[in-house]
Amino acid sequence: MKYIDKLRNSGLRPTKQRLQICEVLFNTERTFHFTINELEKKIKDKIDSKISLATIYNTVHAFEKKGYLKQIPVNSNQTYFDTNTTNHHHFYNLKDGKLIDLENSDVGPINIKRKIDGKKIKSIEVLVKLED
Amino acid sequence: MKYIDKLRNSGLRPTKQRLQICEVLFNTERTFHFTINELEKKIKDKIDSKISLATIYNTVHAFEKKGYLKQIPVNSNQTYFDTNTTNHHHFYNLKDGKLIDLENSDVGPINIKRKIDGKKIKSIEVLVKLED
DNA sequence: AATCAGTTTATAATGGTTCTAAACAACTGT
DNA sequence: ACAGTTGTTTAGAACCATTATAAACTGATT
Ligand SMILES: [Mn+2]
Ligand SMILES: [Mn+2]
Ligand SMILES: [Zn+2]
Ligand SMILES: [Zn+2]
Repeated sequence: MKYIDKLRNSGLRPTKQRLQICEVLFNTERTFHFTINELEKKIKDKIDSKISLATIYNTVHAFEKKGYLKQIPVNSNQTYFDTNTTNHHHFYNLKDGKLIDLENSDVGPINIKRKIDGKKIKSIEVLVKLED
Repeated sequence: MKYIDKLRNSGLRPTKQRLQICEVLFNTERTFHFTINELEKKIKDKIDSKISLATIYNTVHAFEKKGYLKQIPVNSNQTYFDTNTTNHHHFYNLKDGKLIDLENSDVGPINIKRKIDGKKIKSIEVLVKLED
């Protein structure tokens, strides 16, 4: 019920698959980061029916376009997504490829002094790479 | 001559291909950003002989490992490299996928207050996404 | 219920990157 | 200079995350 309106209001039909993916992504204590492969595993664990990989991709991209997910820029062969769509920064643990949220109070304001003509700043993202 | 010592000192044999790639990458007025595809085109334009794609990949990765190139984390289906290996930040023009260097004086120091046990900070990179 | 538009799915295609293994080129020691 | 050794290049194949395809299906609308 909780996600039916959210989907309808976004112009997305509340299908069984999308509602199940919503449960996995948004019905959680805390936000989290994931790759499509990790999400696929999570979905398999949480539900008994099967959702095709194509649908997982379609849904993640639909949710990203609607602003319910965002991509995190990291150097990897896989795309990282975040269910935390607020402006925030990240630690990136090179050892295991895991992201950790930095609270804004952990970083302090980023002041970009330079401007590019005819361009607006869409986002400012800090990535702090961690090694042992 | 200029790059022969650089390569030898790095434990890399100064082959014809590596020297040619050095010319394209490092014998320039300014540093620049590139994808492998763009580098391949640049090499084709600058030299008449052909260098195989595998060698371009091998060389770029060898140079990256030696610290003569670095990867820039962006959300893209291609890996972005930078011949500017100093600590600096970037604008990323979403329209055309081009990176622009931000001088450190354009950003001001980034102060990461939080620490992760047993981990060292390897790098801090700011990506400023630009839209129209 | 009939229709329409949107969605799911299995599967194929795409494309950047990496692997393979054979040919080749640079170094070393003599 | 030569032979032996090791590192490098190469064409092509393999890999694999992602996207495209198009037929079956489902939800919304009348
Ligand atoms: Mn990569
Ligand atoms: Mn991608
Ligand atoms: Zn996050
Ligand atoms: Zn740069």
